[in-house]
Amino acid sequence: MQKKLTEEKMVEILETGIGEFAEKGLSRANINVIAKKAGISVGVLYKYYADKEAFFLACLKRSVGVLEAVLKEVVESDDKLLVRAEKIIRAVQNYARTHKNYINMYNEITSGSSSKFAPLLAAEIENLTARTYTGFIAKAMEDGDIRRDINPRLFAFFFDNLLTMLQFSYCSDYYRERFKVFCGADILDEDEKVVTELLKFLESAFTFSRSEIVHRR
Amino acid sequence: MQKKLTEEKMVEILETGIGEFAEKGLSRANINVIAKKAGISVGVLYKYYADKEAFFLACLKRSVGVLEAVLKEVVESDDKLLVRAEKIIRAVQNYARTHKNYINMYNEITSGSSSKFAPLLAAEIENLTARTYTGFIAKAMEDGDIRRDINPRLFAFFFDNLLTMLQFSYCSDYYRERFKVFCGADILDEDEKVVTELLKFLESAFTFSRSEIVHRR
Amino acid sequence: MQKKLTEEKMVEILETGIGEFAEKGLSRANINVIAKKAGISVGVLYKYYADKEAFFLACLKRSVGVLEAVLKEVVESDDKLLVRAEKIIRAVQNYARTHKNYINMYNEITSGSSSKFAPLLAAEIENLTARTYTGFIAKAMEDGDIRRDINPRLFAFFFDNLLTMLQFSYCSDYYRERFKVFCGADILDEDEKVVTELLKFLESAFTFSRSEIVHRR
Amino acid sequence: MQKKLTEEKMVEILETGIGEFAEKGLSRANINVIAKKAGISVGVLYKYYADKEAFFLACLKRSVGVLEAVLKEVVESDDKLLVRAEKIIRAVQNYARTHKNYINMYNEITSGSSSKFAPLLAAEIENLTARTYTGFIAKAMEDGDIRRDINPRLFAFFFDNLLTMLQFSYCSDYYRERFKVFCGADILDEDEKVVTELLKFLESAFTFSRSEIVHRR
DNA sequence: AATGAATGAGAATTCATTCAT
DNA sequence: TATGAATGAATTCTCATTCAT
Repeated sequence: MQKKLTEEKMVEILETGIGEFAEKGLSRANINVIAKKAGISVGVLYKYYADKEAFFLACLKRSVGVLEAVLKEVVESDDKLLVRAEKIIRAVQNYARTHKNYINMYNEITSGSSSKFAPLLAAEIENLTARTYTGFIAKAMEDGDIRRDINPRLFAFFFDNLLTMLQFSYCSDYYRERFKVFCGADILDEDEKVVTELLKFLESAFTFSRSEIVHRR
Repeated sequence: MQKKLTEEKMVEILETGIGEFAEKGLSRANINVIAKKAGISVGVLYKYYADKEAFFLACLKRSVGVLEAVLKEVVESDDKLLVRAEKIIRAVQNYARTHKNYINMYNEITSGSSSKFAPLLAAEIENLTARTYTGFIAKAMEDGDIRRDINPRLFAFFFDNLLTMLQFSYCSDYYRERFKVFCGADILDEDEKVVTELLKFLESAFTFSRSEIVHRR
Repeated sequence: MQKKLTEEKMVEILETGIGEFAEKGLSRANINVIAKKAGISVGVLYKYYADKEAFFLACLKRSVGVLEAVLKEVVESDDKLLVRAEKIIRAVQNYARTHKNYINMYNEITSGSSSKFAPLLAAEIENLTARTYTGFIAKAMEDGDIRRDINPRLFAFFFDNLLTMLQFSYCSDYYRERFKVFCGADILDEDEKVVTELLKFLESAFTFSRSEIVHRR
Repeated sequence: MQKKLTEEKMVEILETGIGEFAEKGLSRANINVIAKKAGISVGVLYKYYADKEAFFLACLKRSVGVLEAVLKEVVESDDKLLVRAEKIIRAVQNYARTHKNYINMYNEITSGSSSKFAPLLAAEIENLTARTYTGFIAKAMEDGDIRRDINPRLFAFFFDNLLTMLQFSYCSDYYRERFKVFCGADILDEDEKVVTELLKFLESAFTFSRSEIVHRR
């Protein structure tokens, strides 16, 4: 018997859930095991969450929430695009190192297995990022820091894609290995190199001669 | 009783498996259901594959194999980098439309839940792509089509990341929704726009003034 | 749902298991059937016992435990060897009548099919009996009740063999029939006769002339 | 495709079956595995034997048949009881060493698991032995080699019990261990000692003073 | 309100038996 | 006639969920 669950206890429960879901995925994670690890009875868990799925979503919300908080902080400066980009990349590296579970949790819902609530979540989760990045890029276009013939939403999308994959590349077993296959066995210890090269990629991915570009169409 | 399984039947079984695994993931997919859908008995399935996991891997191998074949075809030309990039992007769009399951299957293993064989698979699956892209970029550097102060392996990595996310964005429920959030509700019908903008992004992601770049370090 | 399993319920479960295992053997006995017969769900069974094998061993331990308790009681007297032997024989007859399942359970592990844990169990189960009987016989040798040129351990072994087979002869379907083949259709109702003859056998199995024995070596 | 099964092939099949049944028991032995090991198709097996059970019985018959043949040979001499006993004991030791499978096969049916046909088999299998031993003992009584106040059938029974347990003690995993527990770790290599002591046991198991015996009743 | 034991439907896997070739 | 691939019922074991205490 325990008194009403404290705020901290709730957090502990969610963190335990995140750990299990990140490691095993939704279906292989075990509610009874989570409850035991969190030091509560399954009963309470079911008092607060209707079923496994609801609990999973709560865990997901928490991990995404923390992620957004981190992003927001980085974003609130008023730097030039490239400086912002660098800050974000470093934040992503740092976050990936410290919050592996959160990222794997996020990765988990993107796979087909959780398709049921995936679409609804996407809107909720991605909106802030999409808006933020698109805003940055639009601003940079206005400021003349960036060419004007582009679609800021798509550029924001590509930018976020690069960051998303970078996160996964530090966290998921598969993507970590893939990272090494592409960039060498030591890449996971060469954060600075990754920052530098990704910034170069963003600066001018493939620097084609203007003429060539004109020709192309 | 039925006659010996034909080659086509074997393929049908794998395709059924790919469909189920892509939709439900490894743990939620049901072997008995797969067998029923494929019109065979569980028995045969276990005659050909030691267990669920082995069958899953066989399905995965098949989907990856087809994917590689598509890539190889695109790659065998001797175009300039940008032309190649365009061909690949279009191939990816096309492939994503016709082989949703294969891509979702691939997405499934990248999530933490299948971590057991993920590391081994990464090496097997990504090697060809990694080498191919890295080769392209190195060649382009030699040819003077691209700036020379970059790391071709990392550039290949970023390039493949963009393509990977693009694939997912056409196939997974979650990523499709995210795609729309970022790029507008109609984006899934605007393939040409996606090609154009991604090529622009690759050409010069963020065209910073040279001076700014010089300043940065 | 039911209340927590009582001590008696636990015993009932074990007894049900013993019944099934005794009748069908380890592999043919069905866990679901046992659970149903015991009036519990499979779930509880698996809560208390890791798997079928573990449950089987628990059943075995129980039946052996009860058997040992019976033996211990008989053995605590301080009679002459023959008197003890008689008491033990009668106890065996009595026990076989009331605990058929326990004996068949024991018989089950001695067959090759359960070989996996058989060796470990043998040490655990037989030690007490072996020591007890060997002690008896050694004591009788000291007391001059028995010839001194024998090996007490082997004599204890032969003695226990006779008792073991006697038990089986009252319990197992096969051995019961064999008993009748050897000793007549009514032998199962002639306990007194069995006691008398077995005691005679022990007294002097084949009374060879001394001279003959001397000759033999 | 093969021509009609030869006599040798039939024997090979049975021997393979005996090996598997001896090792795994009736229910855990696998017909498909047996067929493969014997180098035939399951089809033929089912051509010759109605079902698994029928095949099991055929295997059993064969192993018992061989056993009887061995016994018969030993028995056909016209020695004194004790000499015969010694010959039989040695034959049993020898047979146990060379035909472990046959004995374990026999042991298998005596456990409750095969109860269905056990009773019928007992009559068939044990009759010869029972008669033979009983005959011996009756003869020895007539000849005055043995006391006259005994029941020859029961004595034959006890004698066979000792031999049966001796066989098991060389063959079954469990009984082998039990043998060591009773008689020491090296007992399996001390055949001569076993012969000697068992003969002593038969000669005069517990040599009680006549007076004591008289008193007892 | 909290507990956690009990529930039992559900899923993976095995293997005796059939029967088209 | 022999083959051995296919069948699918049966069995073990898991775990989300319930509810008596």
